[in-house]
Amino acid sequence: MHATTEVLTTSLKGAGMRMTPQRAAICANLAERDDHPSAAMIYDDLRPQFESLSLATVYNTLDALAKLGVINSLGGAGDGKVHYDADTEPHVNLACISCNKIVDIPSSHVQELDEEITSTSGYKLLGARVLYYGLCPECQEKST
Amino acid sequence: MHATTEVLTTSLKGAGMRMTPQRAAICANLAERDDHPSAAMIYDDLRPQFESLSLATVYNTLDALAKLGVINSLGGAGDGKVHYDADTEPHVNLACISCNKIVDIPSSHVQELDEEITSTSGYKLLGARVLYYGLCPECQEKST
DNA sequence: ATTACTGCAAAAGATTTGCACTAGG
DNA sequence: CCTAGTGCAAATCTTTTGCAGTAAT
Repeated sequence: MHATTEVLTTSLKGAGMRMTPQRAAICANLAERDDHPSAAMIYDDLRPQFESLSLATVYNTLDALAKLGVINSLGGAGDGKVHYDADTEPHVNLACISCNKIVDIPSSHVQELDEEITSTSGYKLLGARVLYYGLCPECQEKST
Repeated sequence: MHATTEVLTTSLKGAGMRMTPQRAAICANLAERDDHPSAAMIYDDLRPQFESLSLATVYNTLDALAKLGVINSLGGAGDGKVHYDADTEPHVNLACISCNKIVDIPSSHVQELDEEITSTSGYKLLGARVLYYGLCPECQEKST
């Protein structure tokens, strides 16, 4: 399930952070899109309507949200940029290393995995990153 | 299971790449260490015995091996650097965002997950990255 | 009022690239 | 021989940082 704007903003406030228009906009953007944006993608998306938004602020906010565990960092997906996922429900991300598209795949196994790690690791879990990479069907054809 | 030097070098040759002393050394290093090195870590490790080794060559080789699927790229683990794992057996990597240590955890669920994705995705899989992040027990105490 | 947050620009790193030279096959 | 691979240094690009002004609470 996708985090809502409310969940995101509430989390930030709960952590003692101030709710600025910039942060609200970033949270809203994260909540409404269903892809796996990088900091720059969010910035580009918001900049037109948001006169002076700083990329630094986007990084700052994404970082905070990820540390709170309400969004996940997927790490670089072959393109060098760090991508984020506002869907923290256990699921698999499948990335194509050729076209760099990332798709979601629901799987009961991830659910089980999640529970296993949570209960046996002794770690205080903040996020998960289950990402498979390879060539998507389209790119396989192209390279034939 | 950990890839052996032979598996790594053979893969490179199989891909039509030449076997240079540099590449052989990198493969051997990957095979013998059981942590999750970044390019720089391998470079630092090899440099002393290997007079003039270029970091660019390390990147080049790691890239090739990852593309061949004989090692996995774990992506950045909170420290900005891309880490690699020569163990391509399905398992979970658990990273501490405070001390940046990465530990391996075997899990039957990952095995199942692997099979599921392989058989249903339509993707040609090259690697997997199952990484959980959080605070390890030690770091939890420290922050108390 | 306080003091965190922002934008900007500069800094810091990691990774990539261009090029002339070297060496594997 | 021939061409891929190498080292080096410069270039690129993402992410971080320092600072002074601005605004949330």
